Amino acid sequence: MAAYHPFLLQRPTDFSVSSLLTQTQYFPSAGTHPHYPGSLLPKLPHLPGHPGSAGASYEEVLAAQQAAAAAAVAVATAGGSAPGATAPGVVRPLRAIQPEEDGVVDDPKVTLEGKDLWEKFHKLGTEMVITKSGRRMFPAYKVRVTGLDKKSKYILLMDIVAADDARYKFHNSRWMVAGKADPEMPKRMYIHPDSPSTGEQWMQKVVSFHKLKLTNNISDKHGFVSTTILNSMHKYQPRFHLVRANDIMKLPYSTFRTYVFKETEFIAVTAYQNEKITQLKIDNNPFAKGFRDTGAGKREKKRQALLAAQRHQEEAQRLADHRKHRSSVAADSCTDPEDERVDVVGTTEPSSLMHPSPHHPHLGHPHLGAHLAHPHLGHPNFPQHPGWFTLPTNDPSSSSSEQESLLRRTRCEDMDSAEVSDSSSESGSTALAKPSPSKDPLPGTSSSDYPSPNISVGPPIHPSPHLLPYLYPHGLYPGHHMHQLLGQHPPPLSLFTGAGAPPGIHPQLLFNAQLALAAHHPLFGHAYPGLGSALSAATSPTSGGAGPLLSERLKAAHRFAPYGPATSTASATTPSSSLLGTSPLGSAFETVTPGSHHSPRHSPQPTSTDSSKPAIVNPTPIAPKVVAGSPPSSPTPSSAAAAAVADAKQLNNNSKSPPPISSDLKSIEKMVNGLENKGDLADKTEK
Amino acid sequence: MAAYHPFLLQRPTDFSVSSLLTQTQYFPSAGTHPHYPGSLLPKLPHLPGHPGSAGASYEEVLAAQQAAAAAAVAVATAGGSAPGATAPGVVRPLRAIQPEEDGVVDDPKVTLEGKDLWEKFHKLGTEMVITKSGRRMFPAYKVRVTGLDKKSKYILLMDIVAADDARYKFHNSRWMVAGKADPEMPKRMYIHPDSPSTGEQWMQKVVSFHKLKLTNNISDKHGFVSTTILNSMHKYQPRFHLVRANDIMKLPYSTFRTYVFKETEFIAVTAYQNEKITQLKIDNNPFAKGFRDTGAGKREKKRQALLAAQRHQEEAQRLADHRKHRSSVAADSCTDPEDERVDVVGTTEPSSLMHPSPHHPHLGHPHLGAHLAHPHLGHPNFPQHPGWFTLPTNDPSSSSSEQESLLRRTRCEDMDSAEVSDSSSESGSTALAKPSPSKDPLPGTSSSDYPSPNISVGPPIHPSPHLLPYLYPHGLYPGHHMHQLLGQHPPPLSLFTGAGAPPGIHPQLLFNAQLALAAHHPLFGHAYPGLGSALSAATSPTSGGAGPLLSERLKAAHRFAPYGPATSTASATTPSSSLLGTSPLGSAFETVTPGSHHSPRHSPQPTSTDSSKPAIVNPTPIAPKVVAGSPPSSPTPSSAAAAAVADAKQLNNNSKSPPPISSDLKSIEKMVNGLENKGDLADKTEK
DNA sequence: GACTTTGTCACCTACGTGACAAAC
DNA sequence: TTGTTTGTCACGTAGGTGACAAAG
Repeated sequence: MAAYHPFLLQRPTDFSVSSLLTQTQYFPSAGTHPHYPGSLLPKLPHLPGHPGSAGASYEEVLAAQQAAAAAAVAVATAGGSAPGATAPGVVRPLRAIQPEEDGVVDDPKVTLEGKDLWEKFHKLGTEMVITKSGRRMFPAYKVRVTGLDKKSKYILLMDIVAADDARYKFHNSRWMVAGKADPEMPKRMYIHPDSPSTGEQWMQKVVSFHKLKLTNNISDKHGFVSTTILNSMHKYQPRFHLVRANDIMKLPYSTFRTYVFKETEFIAVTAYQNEKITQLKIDNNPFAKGFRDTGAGKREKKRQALLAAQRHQEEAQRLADHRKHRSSVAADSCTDPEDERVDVVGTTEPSSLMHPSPHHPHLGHPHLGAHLAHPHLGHPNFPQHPGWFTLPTNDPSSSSSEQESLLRRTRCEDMDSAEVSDSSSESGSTALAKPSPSKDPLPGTSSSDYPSPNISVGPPIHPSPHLLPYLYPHGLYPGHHMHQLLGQHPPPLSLFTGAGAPPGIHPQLLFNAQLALAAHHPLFGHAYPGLGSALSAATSPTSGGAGPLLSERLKAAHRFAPYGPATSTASATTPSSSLLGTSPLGSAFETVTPGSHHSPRHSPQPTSTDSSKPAIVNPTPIAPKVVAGSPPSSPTPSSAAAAAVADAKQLNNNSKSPPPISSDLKSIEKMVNGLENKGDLADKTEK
Repeated sequence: MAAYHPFLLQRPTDFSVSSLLTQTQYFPSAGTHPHYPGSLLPKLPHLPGHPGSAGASYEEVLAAQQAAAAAAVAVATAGGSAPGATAPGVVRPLRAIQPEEDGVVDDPKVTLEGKDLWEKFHKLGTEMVITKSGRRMFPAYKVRVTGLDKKSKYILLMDIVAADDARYKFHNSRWMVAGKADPEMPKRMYIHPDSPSTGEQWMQKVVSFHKLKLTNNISDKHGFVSTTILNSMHKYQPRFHLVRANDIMKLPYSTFRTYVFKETEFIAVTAYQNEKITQLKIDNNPFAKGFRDTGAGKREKKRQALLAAQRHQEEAQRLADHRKHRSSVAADSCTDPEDERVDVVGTTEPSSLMHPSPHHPHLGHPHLGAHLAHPHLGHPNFPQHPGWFTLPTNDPSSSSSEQESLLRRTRCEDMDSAEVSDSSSESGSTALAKPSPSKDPLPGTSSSDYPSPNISVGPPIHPSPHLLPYLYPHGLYPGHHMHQLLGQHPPPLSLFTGAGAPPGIHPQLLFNAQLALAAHHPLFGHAYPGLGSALSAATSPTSGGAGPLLSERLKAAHRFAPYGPATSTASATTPSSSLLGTSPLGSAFETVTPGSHHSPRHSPQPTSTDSSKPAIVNPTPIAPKVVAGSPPSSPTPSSAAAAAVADAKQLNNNSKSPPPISSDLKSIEKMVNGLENKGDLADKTEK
């Protein structure tokens, strides 16, 4: 019987990690019984169905993005029951279109939900608490997707990779680099539990990854539950991946579109360092309502009372206090209603949370975002924002001892600074349509004012090449050259991200190996030493770039934990090598350290509203199902679309090559999570 | 854009039904946003994975079933982290083996988890509260499955069908028939959210259907959330279905194995009638702890206090009481620990709950069950237990006005009366492995002492023919004859159960029609008038039996809500028509009415411990992928297995015939739920 | 009028959160 | 030490339960 595998990353469940260690009697989670950690049964609970309805149509979303009063519309789209859902006749975006194996074309647009809130946090230097049992991210990572093919199936994923190779410390009210990063644990892709779903379904609502938990628990006894292991005091960058595939089994052979929202960058901590962050969390997170300083310093009183009680540890006294508190709470409840609507960020002076910075004059201007966005695209190596805005999407902190001399680029694109009034939008829940009258922050209302859909990096057909680079650091991207020649798709992302694996591994290798190894393939999500490195090497024809240099590491324990390389793939430069390896890692972060008082904090990150549609990355599948006819020309809507269509015709064989494996999410998930690894593979994770 | 479809039955979500109507800010459910009711995105949250481990191996389960000290073992298997999980080398059961399209053979065994608790309830006449917003079943419906092919994918489902066509009333402390049943709403299959999963995964843990909710809300505004509509004061029978299929899309063409546990029968109520049931629920359901009469009549005091407070409706007074209660509660908490371990049923004298009955002398004897089981099998028409033990699995109460003269059989097999001491076993949760020290009833400990695995009806290759009959009422089972001739598989169950549809419809027809109608097929789960009845008729070559007689009903609104017939299929008699239509409905229930004081209450239901492995039903798929070589001979383990294998070789084309539809759960689920029905289909549900 | 259904309430379970003090 | 990590606690949210009274 195999031992637990600490690195398992599963889809979210209703269980708290802690519950997995105890026998809970009733109502576990979605009818699944977590007794056996090895179980990776995917849950497929239904969502409220709106039969025949197109839900939030593309037009709606688009309108929301473009309209000045977008807020209201967006809300309706995201949270309402699609009042005026304009059925099927969805207008397909005209920009770049991404052909797939099946000849279907789409032009995905991804925006970050709750961008405003994210930005507020980012300005202060977002901190995310990681705990032993796993902690959710507070601004939940949510995206709004449009431009998908309604009928095609998509798999949505996210992962969190090291943002740099530095270790930080909060000193003098600011975050500062404090040395080299510790070795990263292998990261895994977190597959959205709704995957796969049709484009129509994904577009109907905001896609939330709130179930993902962050932990620092290496010997991750609970790791099998949608948790990802991070290093405390390190900076991380969440990423979103969009894959058109109707089966998770096909993930390895599918094209990944990766989107990076710089404003979601954060530093993992075990305890908050910046009290401004703490306050911002308290003010915005409903679950922290108990800590809100509502009105006249009630919290202070409580806090003190608690202090007294806790210090003496007298049961009797504590009980007394408890009663006291309850009474006071009851009294407060009368005024609570108001509270609930006022609190959040709205209550908190944005200015008080931010520190004015000469670098970001446009911060808070909703409309500027769009304007700024384009300029950025044209200037990938935007020098102004080295710190928070440097985004070496790849995992520089790869394997423990070795600090690769990986090429990195300074990220130029950022989020727009649109400072929306309604901060309650990113309340945390996925905007449930629930009748509870007391509160409903109208998620996405004002916070996510999606400017113009054209701004950000367009995924498919060579949207401005500048954009792609920041996702694909040159040196780390295997097969890069080939794709460059083809002028279209970069290789697919590995399902594994992180530094646990040698950076030299090629995503393609990984995929190929996966193909060969079938179900119990270690490549998916884990670094399993001793697994056919030879095989992977042999099967990767397109492997190129920095890959070969690092191949040796395959012999190490991390061998099959392609995290490093995989991540690299994501951050590899675009086909147009114009931007390759321009900014070295070190420099990028020197200036960064975003303490709460640090100047770059305000980080007006010129990125227009389009931080919502940031990175794009359109990695090509392993096999060059690439497109001959689509030149990296200007992303003219019509032309791009045409090219995409042309490309589509030339595909249809690559992605379909994989053997007719079972179309089951779980099998693939096993792979992704590295389950069923025979051998000592699991041991590594215990390190 | 289609309107809501009230009958939609979705997979469970974390949301309460009510939450679907309101915008909730944070942490909705598994990252899905229920804003758009039309969304049927399946959730695939991970379960705790136990990589490479076989989890609860078959041996373990078997051992648990056979060992006298099974309790402890069962617990470990169900709730623990599989301490001594004896990996892969699972011993395959030797009895009947069920060949599938892929030639894989298996011999599923299903036992009811928490059988003891169920039996306690059953003896009193189980009542389940149904509410507008949907109420979960208290003893959660959970099963333990073994004997599956580890690598094959299975889909597990359950449904709840009318147990008879009577309406009940609780009079003089007992349930009595009070007229003819009201028309049943169409029922839908509840697909376990983990579906599809491998046999290995299913066997790793107890499969719980606790997310299913019962409602009486016809205009089911919330119906899209795993709720099923029942009639108050009517008797229902939950059923479990096991299908080997790697894709929900293939469900219609797959063989259903149906298991019925008589002890899960219940009467739907809007308010509890039998206070003994109330007390039993309170004593066993953790969520009702607040009502427990812990110690010295504290509850009475509270109740009275509440009464006073509520009657006067004085806010001040209520608050005062509130504080008072809290204090008392706090005081109790000191003694709670003990409480938690003692309460449940243990605290309640079993004898006090039961009423001695001359008919059931063996009740409470753990070992007798096994002995009694076989005798029963040989005597399908066991006359002694007409009431609670009558199990016309089909839905007699089919369409409204007509009370079919459907043939029904009195169910003979029952559960063993093993009266286990530990009542806390069926605590409700799926036995989560959680570190909470205070309580963990050790689900399955003593309550589910699985006697001998051979007793109950064996699913595959003609296990004692007597068993099958009670699942497949003769007259209602289309294609029955053909299968009889083939001597193997009865037709598949319809995905729809219930009386909304005309009983004459053949499951096969349904499936065929589904095939033709593709995705937006009304057949799945709804009664859609106006949909190709002709088609269904034309495509059902094997249609036989009572079907033709009822064909007229197809013209009615219920036409395509095959519920009636489908259900019939489940309860159709076995190929050996020896038992067909023996006991008319009426008689069966006359004696039944199991009031708390009714004699049959004790219902020693001779069924040995195998109520856990009760019904079996091994319906064949639409196409006669039947087996030529497997004669309905005695269920000799080896011979049966051999036959099964032989059969397997002859298959491989029937089930595989369906077009390569997307392997997505959602699509199929849409079908199952009747989504995407163009036309006035949805209106019916609003009735 | 008898019975059933519904809405509200108190009381729980479950768990998300940050504060804190103790532990490391 | 010093800085970080952990465990516990109070206080929220979310929702499951039966009791009850009021409404059908």
